[in-house]
Amino acid sequence: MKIATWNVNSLNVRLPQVLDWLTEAAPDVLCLQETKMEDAKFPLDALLAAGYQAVYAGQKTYNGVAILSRTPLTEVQAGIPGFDDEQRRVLAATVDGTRILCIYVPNGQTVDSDKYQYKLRWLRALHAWLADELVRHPRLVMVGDYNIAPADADCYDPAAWHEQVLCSTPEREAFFGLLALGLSDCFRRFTQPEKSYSWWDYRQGGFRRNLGMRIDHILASAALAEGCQGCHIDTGPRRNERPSDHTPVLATFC
DNA sequence: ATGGCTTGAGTGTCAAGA
Repeated sequence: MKIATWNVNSLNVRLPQVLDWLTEAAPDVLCLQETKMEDAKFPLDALLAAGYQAVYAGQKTYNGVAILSRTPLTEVQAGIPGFDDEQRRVLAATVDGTRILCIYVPNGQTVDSDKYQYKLRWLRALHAWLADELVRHPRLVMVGDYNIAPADADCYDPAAWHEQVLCSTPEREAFFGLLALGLSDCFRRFTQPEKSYSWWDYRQGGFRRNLGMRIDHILASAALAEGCQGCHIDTGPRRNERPSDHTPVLATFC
């Protein structure tokens, strides 16, 4: 089973690229973030024609998540149960006995902002829910845009970003707290090229100069991670015309 | 230099992303 995640920064703009990439990469499951569209506008027909079923939880302008799958999606859950949030950032479904959690973690803006406090609060709620999900679903993968660079190796300039948003200690502790529940960062299970990133700023030639961050992740439970056969970042879509600022990450499980 | 791109909203210009 090949599982991928991609923050598309507007599915309206990126739909042709998503369809191209589905053909090229042929994932069994693709989780999307920042669809930025209401559910009524979700391009279900185009995806069905491409051979993918879909569930989605969107809103106008901001956020929005979706899970595409070749096989049926069951036990669909939008949002973190008990965590009241108008922002559409979480969607879960079960595919072929594997629990899929698609998440779009708040950006946090700056460490002294209210949005950063929301991010930490949100991550605490995610942690509690994940612990619960793992009890029910030993085979679980949680993928998406975490907006956290777990280690200095995941940031192009650790000195400049020291204790800044995406790299701050509380955010990293929250990330490792998720791992401590029994998840594994699939990307780091394998030897990877140095300076591997999944996001680059649109400005200042960020991608051309490889000034990026690895903030999109595939975390798998032990039962699933044991059978992880590979995990890589596909930088191809970042070279497209009108690219998303993020590029897909994918992992293969036996 | 709070600049630099991109998107969506909405039609002038701003919020938000990371």
